[in-house]
Amino acid sequence: MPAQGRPLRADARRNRDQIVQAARQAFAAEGFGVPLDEIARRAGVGPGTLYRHFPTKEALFEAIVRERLLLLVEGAKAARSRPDAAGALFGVIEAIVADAQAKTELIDALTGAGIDVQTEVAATAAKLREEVDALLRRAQHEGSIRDDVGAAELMALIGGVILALRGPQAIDPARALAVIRDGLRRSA
Amino acid sequence: MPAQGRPLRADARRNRDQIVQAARQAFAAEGFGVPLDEIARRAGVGPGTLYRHFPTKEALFEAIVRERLLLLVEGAKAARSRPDAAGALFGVIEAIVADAQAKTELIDALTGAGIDVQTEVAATAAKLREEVDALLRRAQHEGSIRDDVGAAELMALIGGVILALRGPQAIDPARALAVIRDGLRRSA
DNA sequence: CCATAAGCGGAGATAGCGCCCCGTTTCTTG
DNA sequence: CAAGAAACGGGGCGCTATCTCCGCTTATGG
Repeated sequence: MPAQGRPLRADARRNRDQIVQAARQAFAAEGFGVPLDEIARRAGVGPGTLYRHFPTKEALFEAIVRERLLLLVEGAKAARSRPDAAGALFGVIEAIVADAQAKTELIDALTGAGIDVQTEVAATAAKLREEVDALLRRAQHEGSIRDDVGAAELMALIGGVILALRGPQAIDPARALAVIRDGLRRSA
Repeated sequence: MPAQGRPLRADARRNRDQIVQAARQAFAAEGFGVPLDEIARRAGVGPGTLYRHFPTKEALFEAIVRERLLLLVEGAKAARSRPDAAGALFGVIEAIVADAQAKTELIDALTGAGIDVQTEVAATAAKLREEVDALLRRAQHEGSIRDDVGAAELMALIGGVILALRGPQAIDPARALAVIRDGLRRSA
């Protein structure tokens, strides 16, 4: 991304879009592990072209994942205005899981599998965690959620559900989330 | 392992033990990702020696992980005789988490990160899941645990906690397990 | 102590993947 | 339409990690 020095040439723009789209599909299906050449092949371009647009693999990964994470952050921010804090929290949680169910990339992004943790992705993931944290605290203040849990623990549990979706052992995410929901309720 | 054709020579036995011990530490510290050469270096032997004893990396990984998994299976079997089914179940869960906290290998083994799924490890992991399943069913029959959850969902949640222990975001496993525990209770 | 063979160990073959280069093609502009 | 620049594409380098081969060492049994 050369700081928008000049509008890209027509075919360049087209190729870039094809790369992004192919990468979206490839990352969604296989996660961070897909070879760059495979993405280039699917996009119908050469590896060199891919490299020109995205100097490193992580740059490409970031471009794809950040936008998806930001959508989730957006949704979480919107949920803040919902009257019932607990409902808002669970709505966001379900949205995250639903998104990850179709898009494997998020699993790698949230668990940090094979990615250098210094990247921008980590920061965006942290932002999501912060939003969840805000929702959680509000629900705790409201009194409907137990106080002795933090966003880190909650994200860990969600991460387990997300990860298991890819595993060989089929699970029912709704049931796993039901356990989390009931476990979060104030014990009385 | 040539089917115990003849007892190994003294130094061979010694080297093998050193390799196993080094591998135990290395896998526990780093997980499946450690280079074989690193293990060989720690053991004070050459890569060739390592390969003679364990023809492939997964063979070595199996040798280490299986024994640890079998210990957990053993513990789970023993828990069957405990009078309170729910207590037995949570005892086993805590044992698994505690074990994984110190031994990263188990994370990879249970989540199947980077390992060919056909291996013997997967079978042993499944065995552990079956034991958990038995304990879970007994507790459900006893009436103290909700019926609409399977071992797969439970293992997913546990997996999330285990995995988060390694992540950059520090979590309190006890609190996460508390959520699981309360979430599993029969809703009334 | 000597002969034998089991075992050692490390250099390197092999493979996969990220990253780079440069001759060629294709778009733009006067 | 022609000249220049921008972008293409794929062959290739280098790194890393697993696995193999072979000349040397060392334990063992008479």
